[in-house]
Amino acid sequence: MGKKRARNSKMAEVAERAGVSLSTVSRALSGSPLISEQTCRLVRKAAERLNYRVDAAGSSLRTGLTRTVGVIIPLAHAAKQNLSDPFFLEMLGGIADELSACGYSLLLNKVTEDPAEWISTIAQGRRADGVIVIGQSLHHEVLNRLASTQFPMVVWGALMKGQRYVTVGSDNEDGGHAAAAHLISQGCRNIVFLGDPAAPEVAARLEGYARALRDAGIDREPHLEVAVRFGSDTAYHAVGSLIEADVEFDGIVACSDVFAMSAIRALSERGRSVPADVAIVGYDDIPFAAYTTPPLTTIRQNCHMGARLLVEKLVSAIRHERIESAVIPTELVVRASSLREHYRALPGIRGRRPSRSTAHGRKSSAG
Amino acid sequence: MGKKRARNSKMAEVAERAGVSLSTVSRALSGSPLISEQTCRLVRKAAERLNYRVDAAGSSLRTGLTRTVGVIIPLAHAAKQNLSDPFFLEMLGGIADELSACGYSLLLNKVTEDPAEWISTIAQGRRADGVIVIGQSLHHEVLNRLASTQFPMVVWGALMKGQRYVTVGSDNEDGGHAAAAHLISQGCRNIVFLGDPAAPEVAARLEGYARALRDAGIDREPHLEVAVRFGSDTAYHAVGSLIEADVEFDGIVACSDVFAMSAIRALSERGRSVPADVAIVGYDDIPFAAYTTPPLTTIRQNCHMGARLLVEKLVSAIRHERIESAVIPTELVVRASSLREHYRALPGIRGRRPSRSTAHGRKSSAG
DNA sequence: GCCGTTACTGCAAACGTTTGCCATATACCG
DNA sequence: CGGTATATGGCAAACGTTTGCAGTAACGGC
Repeated sequence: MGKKRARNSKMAEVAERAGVSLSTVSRALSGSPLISEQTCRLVRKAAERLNYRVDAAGSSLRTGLTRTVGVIIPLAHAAKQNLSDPFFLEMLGGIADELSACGYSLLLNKVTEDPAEWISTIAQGRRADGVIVIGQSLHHEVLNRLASTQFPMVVWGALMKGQRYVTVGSDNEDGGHAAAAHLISQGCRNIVFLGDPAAPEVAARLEGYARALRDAGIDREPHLEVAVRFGSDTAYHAVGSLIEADVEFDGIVACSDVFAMSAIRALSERGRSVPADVAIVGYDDIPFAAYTTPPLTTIRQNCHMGARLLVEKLVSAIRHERIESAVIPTELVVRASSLREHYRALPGIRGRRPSRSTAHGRKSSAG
Repeated sequence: MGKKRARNSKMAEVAERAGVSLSTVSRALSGSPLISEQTCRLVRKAAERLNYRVDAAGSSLRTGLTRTVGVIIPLAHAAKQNLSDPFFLEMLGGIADELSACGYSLLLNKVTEDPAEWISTIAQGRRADGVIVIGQSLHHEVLNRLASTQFPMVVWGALMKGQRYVTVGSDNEDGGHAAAAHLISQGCRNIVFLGDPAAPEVAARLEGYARALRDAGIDREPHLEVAVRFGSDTAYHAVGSLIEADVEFDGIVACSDVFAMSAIRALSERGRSVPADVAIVGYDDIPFAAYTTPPLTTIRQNCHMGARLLVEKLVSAIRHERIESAVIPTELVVRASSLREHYRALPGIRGRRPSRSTAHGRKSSAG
């Protein structure tokens, strides 16, 4: 029979094949309750046989939804910093999993410039139904301004006073405190803080660090607080400089495990032993942290939970539900890099003679 | 004047604002030569003032193009293996950069199941103009079948006989050869190969390894070729098992730096020294490779060039140009983990006493 | 001053879906 | 057996863009 071939979309083909109308196909495939179970099966079968998938553009145009979420990774404006920190990548992987579990696709944007520009492009161009920003980094102001656009957005980062966007993040203040307190309990008195407090996450950790010192009656020493930027190998050089400048220190709170690893390298190349001479606590608990020499004591961020919450909240926001920021607790994971007392006795940590300092020389500096 | 408000899209608003017709706006924004410079500027200014971006769905529906590329990371079907290997991630970062340089967005798909399903979804659903598959892994057959769909696709991986899809990859055979030959030149005779040759990339490296042995007149020993899968910590356990089974070996060719690091850990926990007892060569040259203890000798894959070629070729394919596979040379990067003779003399590598074996005991096994 | 040419601009159709509303078929009740 | 309620399917409009074609203004040449 002379079917109207005007509608010559592939969906029409499916309809013909199934012997039903085009609208029935649409409803059947989207699981509308208007369509009987039987018809639905029929349509699905026809669609499968033709290897048919609903055209994203058409659907998106009509419904105004993309079933896609933009993930924005703002890189420190520094040059060609590659997706460098494994922590971000674990987070990215987690987000990818959670999104696909919710039926969303992931539009990845690695952004070196102003993220506002990108979010605008995504939002105005309707490329995604919402965005997740991994790391507020130095963009707090921009994000705050963006919040007023009402475009669904969730940010991985620190909770800040007067912020108008929603964040999910770990308890940075507490993490910083735990790291410093742990080192103090190991007998450290001169503790370096490695991280750039221009980033809110880091600022909070620095506060926690300061609180721990205060609690222990230790004075903050500005020259021990080193503003290390992400990227390249600044942490390595920063620690090297400290040593060369004969600054006395016996502990390091590093704001990422990567920083901690750089610090270890800088120290051991100059004959300082970790943890005998300098105890170190990292941050994140990236997969490698357990496998460095010595294994890294670190503040674990619950990446999996973070990813789940980010996605959950964003999806809620897309559904026009009201959402609120969340703070995830951190956890101190003690490995060898901070254990000054027992490091020789522990199983699984062998070799590496304590260098110059004596075996009990852990209080060689300070105090 | 009673403008027809039938067309009430945002683009119409821009048109009104600029005092021109809707089609002129479209042309101006897409840089059509039909529009005068002056009008073009006018339109752009109006668009900017209204913070207007072309709607992706509408544009895509009309043109059939998405300006988006799907990137598929097939994970070994193993369970929840997270985006684990830094090498893949560096590659991903590189691809992201190259794509955005070409004006393409990146749709990320982390896939645990059959990638064919996903590619179908992307292709049939018109979600992207083409796909890049990172790592053919165990999916050679599937990819081959997909090639016939003519959907633009480029795969990072090994060149295989009779393959119908296009790959970009490094010279795995040569890399495997270089690794093994280097170890042989260091006096190794019993060289373990760590990697699952079910993956074509690995199979080629194994061939190169075998050729190096042959050239040196060494027989292949099947029990030294250990099929280690990616994910979890199989490499660590595999090496542990070898030691416990009293298998004699003095070198390891690992198919990734992560494997190599696991191997080092397994060895040193059991009192074997690297490189004195066992020399190790990794693969990839991930950023961490230089910073392990000892620093890793490895086969560098030129990730940056790989990303560039993948994107270049895919974009060509999208333009219906004919494309061909490419092979990128690898490079042996010698660090300490393989230097049995000189390891004590080298700067920057200190401490770690050679364990039981004598300092010159590198020929302790085999004959 | 009129016509031919050039250089823009505007109209309207089409891309593939979804969905409100109406039409039809079926079943059930009286 | 007729009428009504119910369940299901179909029609057509609308989403925002691009682009072939046609129309118009400007301009110069004769």
